[in-house]
Amino acid sequence: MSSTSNHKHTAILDAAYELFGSGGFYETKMSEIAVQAGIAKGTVYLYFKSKEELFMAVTRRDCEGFLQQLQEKLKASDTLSGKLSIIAKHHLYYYYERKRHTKLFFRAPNNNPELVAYMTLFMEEYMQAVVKVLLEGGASEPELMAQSYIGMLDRLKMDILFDPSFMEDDAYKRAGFAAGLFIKGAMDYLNLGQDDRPVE
Amino acid sequence: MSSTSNHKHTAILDAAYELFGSGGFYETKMSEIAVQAGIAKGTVYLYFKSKEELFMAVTRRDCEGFLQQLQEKLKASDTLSGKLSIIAKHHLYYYYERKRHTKLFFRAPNNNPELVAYMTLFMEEYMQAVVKVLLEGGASEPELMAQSYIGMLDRLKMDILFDPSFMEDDAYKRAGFAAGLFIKGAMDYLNLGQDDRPVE
Amino acid sequence: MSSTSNHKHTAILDAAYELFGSGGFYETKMSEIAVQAGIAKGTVYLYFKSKEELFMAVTRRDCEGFLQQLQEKLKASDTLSGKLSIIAKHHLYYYYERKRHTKLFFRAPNNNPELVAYMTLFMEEYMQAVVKVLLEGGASEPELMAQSYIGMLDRLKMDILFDPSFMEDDAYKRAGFAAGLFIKGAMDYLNLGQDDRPVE
Amino acid sequence: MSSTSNHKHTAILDAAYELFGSGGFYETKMSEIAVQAGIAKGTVYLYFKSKEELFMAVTRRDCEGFLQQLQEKLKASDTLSGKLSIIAKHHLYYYYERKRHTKLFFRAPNNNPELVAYMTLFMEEYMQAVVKVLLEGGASEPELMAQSYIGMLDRLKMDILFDPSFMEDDAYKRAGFAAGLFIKGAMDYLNLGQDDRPVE
DNA sequence: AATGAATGAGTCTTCATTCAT
DNA sequence: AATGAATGAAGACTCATTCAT
Repeated sequence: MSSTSNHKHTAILDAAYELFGSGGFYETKMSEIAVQAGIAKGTVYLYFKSKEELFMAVTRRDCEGFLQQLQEKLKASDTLSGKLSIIAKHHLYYYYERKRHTKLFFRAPNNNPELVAYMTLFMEEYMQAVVKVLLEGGASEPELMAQSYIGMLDRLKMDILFDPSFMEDDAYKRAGFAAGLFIKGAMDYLNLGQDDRPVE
Repeated sequence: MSSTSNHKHTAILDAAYELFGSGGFYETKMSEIAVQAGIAKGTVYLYFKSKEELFMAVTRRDCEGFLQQLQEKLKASDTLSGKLSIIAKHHLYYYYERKRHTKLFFRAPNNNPELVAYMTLFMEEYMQAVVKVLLEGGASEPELMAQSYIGMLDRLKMDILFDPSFMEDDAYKRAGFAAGLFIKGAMDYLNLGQDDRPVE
Repeated sequence: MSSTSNHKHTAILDAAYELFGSGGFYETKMSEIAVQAGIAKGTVYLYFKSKEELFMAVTRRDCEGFLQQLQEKLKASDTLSGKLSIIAKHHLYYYYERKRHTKLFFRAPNNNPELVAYMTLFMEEYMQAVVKVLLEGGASEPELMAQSYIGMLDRLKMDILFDPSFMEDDAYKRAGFAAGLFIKGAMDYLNLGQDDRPVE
Repeated sequence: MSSTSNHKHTAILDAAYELFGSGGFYETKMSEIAVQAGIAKGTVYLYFKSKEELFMAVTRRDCEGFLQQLQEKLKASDTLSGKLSIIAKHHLYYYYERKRHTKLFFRAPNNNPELVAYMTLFMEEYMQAVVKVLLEGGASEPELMAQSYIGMLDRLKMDILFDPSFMEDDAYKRAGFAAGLFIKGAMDYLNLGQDDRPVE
């Protein structure tokens, strides 16, 4: 019974993940989620009180999985650059894995303070995980740096999502590039004169 | 007549920009836009065929303004680092100015291929503008670098949007930080041993 | 325009009166009311915010009409018994007139405090109208007497509603009977011994 | 088994009486009745074919109890006025006891002909019980008189239902008043001149 | 060109009822 | 007999769009 219950619960979350992810919140009908999950419309409401609550649950599961896996993977390295590399690989591979399920990352209902609060929390936690790594390297401005790194990765993932020919290996190459660029800076990729320095 | 027509056209775009931007596509009603524009509901349809088309027009006007202003500003510097700094300042200041219109960029209708195509085009153009700057510096992998830089900036803008206490000056400081980090890399902010280098 | 507007407003109230009255609140669909009023479903919501509000409006209109007409008619007599007779005739004739429209008098949504409050107010006003008449006759216990009279009339109306063969004249005869019974008591209709008196 | 069966049957009726009575037919969910009865939802359907049938059964049990108790109590008096007094006391006390179940009698499903038929039958039986008493007193128009008396009582019960401060004694006082008014008429409570008589 | 009253397709959600266990 | 998970029909309400004026 518990396993049946869990099974349907999971099936609904999976269906909702797929449909919300590729279609967005408003474009996805509860009836479609039910069909996708292979159950009746009313059954969805036995497991989730409303469409918004279901969306929250999907988001939460995804974000938590992302953070948990990251923490796990970070244990594999002791160096700063190793850890930054792991973060990059994780970020890009995570979306690579989900490219078929989630083309457009979530278009959420606005005006839902609970969801906004959760997303803020998630970003904060993700950022703190990166901050922690950076602090071990003795970084000043670790929060700005963490934001920057995450931003880089988040943009670099886009092609992965939209380009069907993107392969796993390409994802890892991008990760390497991102880590390298972040640490060594653009100068290594450029021909800059000694004094060509950014001015504030 | 033409000026009257233009006037209403602009009033609708302004109203839609304000409301779509702060409320999102689905949350904004055509009737609200009409009220905000000071005209009747039916009149909106004399200027824009549908809600989606109006959203497209709003997006287009905004993105074009973004790119045009960027091109204009880039003329002010001849050095790579100067131009990168301009890009950063532009990106962050642009959002700073538009704090209240946050949501326009995330909360679009999804299943509209035309909009997706346009956003892709915009991103491509923005990226090419950055690529051009980087190529002048002799960059290898200019597209990846451009994406990374834009990603950094896009993430660093977030606090600007959500933190009401963020001031213009803070935006410029962030821009300086971003340009510096991008060019010189994280090492300048860290205490790394000689051999602590990222592994691909 | 105003007359058009009023026309639809009235048409909806009429339709709702008919359908709520004969079918009850829950049994009546908003779509049916729209069809009966000869308009589209959505139009009902231009005039009434919700089904409950429409029900309230129907109830209010009916009750107010009932009380206004009563006040008007009461002016026609100066004696107590004349006024009681008018009350009886009004009560019974009112339902006689509406028998085709309103077989089952309103089955209201429960748990609607606003409606309960209004119905209480209506009953209070109706009762006070009767109380006033009784006080002019120097009655002691006028409220209990008013309640009793109204109760009598309300029960005597039932056959009028359900018996299709009931005619206008029958309604007036009943009214006369009710007034007589109320004033002179049952004794006139009975063969009671001198000492057969109710014991408290 | 039969006793178990009977036990559940009764438990469901009790639960339904409580909930239908205080909440109304539509507002009460079968699942709530099951919870209140301490059984599973599906079990209700082993004893009652449908929600409407259950409502019928509740109504029937209540009405039958009302009539049986009345018949029983009427044996206690041999005089007309004694019996009318008993009827009044019974009617008012019955509702006094059931204060919490107010709504059962007004909030029935409408379009159920079976229920309408039963309620008509009940009213007929109640009326005939009163008619029989009146006929023993030699009444003319006994049915109209019975209706009137019942109507009086039914209205006088209202305050009992809605006024929480109403006590058992108050109910009995009202009963005495009602019986007195019905028999002796309003004249005893008024200052009417000899010729102030109702005009038909 | 401008209006805004009218439309009706579209979707979430509820809950009586069923049936496999 | 008892359960309660699952069903799906049904209906209130919204809002983009139209069109008579």
